[in-house]
Amino acid sequence: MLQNSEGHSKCEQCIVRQFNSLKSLTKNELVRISGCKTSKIIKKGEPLFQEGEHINGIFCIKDGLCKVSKMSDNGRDQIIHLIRKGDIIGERSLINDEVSNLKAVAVNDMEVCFIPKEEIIRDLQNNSNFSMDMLKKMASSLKNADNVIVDMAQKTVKQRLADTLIFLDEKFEKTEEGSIGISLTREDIANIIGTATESAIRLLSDFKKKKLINLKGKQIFVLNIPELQQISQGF
Amino acid sequence: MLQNSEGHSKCEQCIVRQFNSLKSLTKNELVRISGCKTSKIIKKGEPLFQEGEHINGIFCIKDGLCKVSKMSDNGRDQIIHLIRKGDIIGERSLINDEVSNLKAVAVNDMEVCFIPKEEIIRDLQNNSNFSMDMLKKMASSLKNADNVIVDMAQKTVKQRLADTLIFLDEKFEKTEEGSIGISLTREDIANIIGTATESAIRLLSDFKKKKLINLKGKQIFVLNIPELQQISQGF
DNA sequence: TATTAAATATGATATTTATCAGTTTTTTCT
DNA sequence: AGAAAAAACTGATAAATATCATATTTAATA
Repeated sequence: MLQNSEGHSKCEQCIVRQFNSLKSLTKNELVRISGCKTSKIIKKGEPLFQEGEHINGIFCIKDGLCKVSKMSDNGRDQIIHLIRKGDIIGERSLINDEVSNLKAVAVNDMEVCFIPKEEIIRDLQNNSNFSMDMLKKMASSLKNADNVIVDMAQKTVKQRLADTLIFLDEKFEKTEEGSIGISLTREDIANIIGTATESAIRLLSDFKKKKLINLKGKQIFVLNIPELQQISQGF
Repeated sequence: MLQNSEGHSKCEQCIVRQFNSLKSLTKNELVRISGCKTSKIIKKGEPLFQEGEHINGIFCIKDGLCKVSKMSDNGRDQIIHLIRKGDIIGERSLINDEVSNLKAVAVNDMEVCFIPKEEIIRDLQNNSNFSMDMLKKMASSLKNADNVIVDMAQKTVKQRLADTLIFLDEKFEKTEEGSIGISLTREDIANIIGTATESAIRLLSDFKKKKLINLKGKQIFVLNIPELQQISQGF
């Protein structure tokens, strides 16, 4: 192989772009961005960026998954987002010209493209389709954040675990065996729902006993979504 | 008095505009918007809009305060924002072209201006300063939402009450006597921190005993911010 | 102002969740 | 493969929080 086909692939031809705001860029803008982007491989467990870091651009996820978290005052990591192929991350710090308030760590091996800040800012200012698209994405994220806040504030840990299982089962392509397609530790799950690891483990066992899920090592099989939805709503 | 001076006042001269994204509009845009805006008085306790309602525009708060909340599955109202003079609300539903996911109720008598959707969309598309400003506002709201999620997920009710008292004391102009300048019921406070009303009342009494605050009827006097900050951080 | 309703307050108790301690299982690395 | 480390699990207990019941105070209003 004479060249790294990943590193030199073109944004104009990248299928991933269809899933995010970059789809609103013109051909010319894409060619320009393609010329200054860089590609990166992030190994499982490695950070894409850290809390407090100057990101200075956005990442477009070409492949893989990452967990985005924030450290709380009491020293526990709260996972706020799970990001996957097609998603963009870093646009907020870019727009506000601030260091990142979040940390992103690869859940499995990732391939990402990095686009420098200036290029994105330029297009946000000149291409109103692009900026409107970004606005829509943010408005939608804010709506979602409202829902998360309400759930965190009002639901029990059991309800939140049910929510999380439904969410993971829906959002991530399942494995061949039919289990949830994102391999998280029990600690990760606890850090998504905001509880102690032991509590998450106990409730998972509980759900297994009730045949709502099945557990085979790290694999989680969601068996009864309707019942999980009932639990989520407090029944 | 020959005309309602409130109803016919001009956006170009409105001081409130300085505090929000409308400051990025040009003179011409402001004159146009001024011509199609409408003014409204909302009495204490009345809704500005309801969950599920088509807002079809944005509200610019000229005076007064309102609480913005969302009903949770278990039937309790979670207050997500407190909005005051100079703030804008409704832009998210407008951008996403969706019904509101939130309810807004006046905490005291309010005076608001309503600007129809089409006018704002037009300016977002044509004035990149305006859209960048809106993007910045949303990016900042998202950052704030992250913090709220982490706090809700990880902090105890006591910590969240301390946070809320500090926040209310800082954000709202104090009364003449020096108490917190927004008059909320104990239930409202409970609905901000996400707990039962009784728990909020008990913790407030507790804080009073420890001389961190003083309570005189509905008035709350914050006495010891440093200690409240300690509590907020888990000490 | 008398009456009623709403808000605040407090006690008793049940439930939920965290913490600590320890065991077993799985994964990683040499 | 075998040792070491990490993750998963379980039990006992403490702490936090919700719920229910009821009393008291404050606000609303006829």
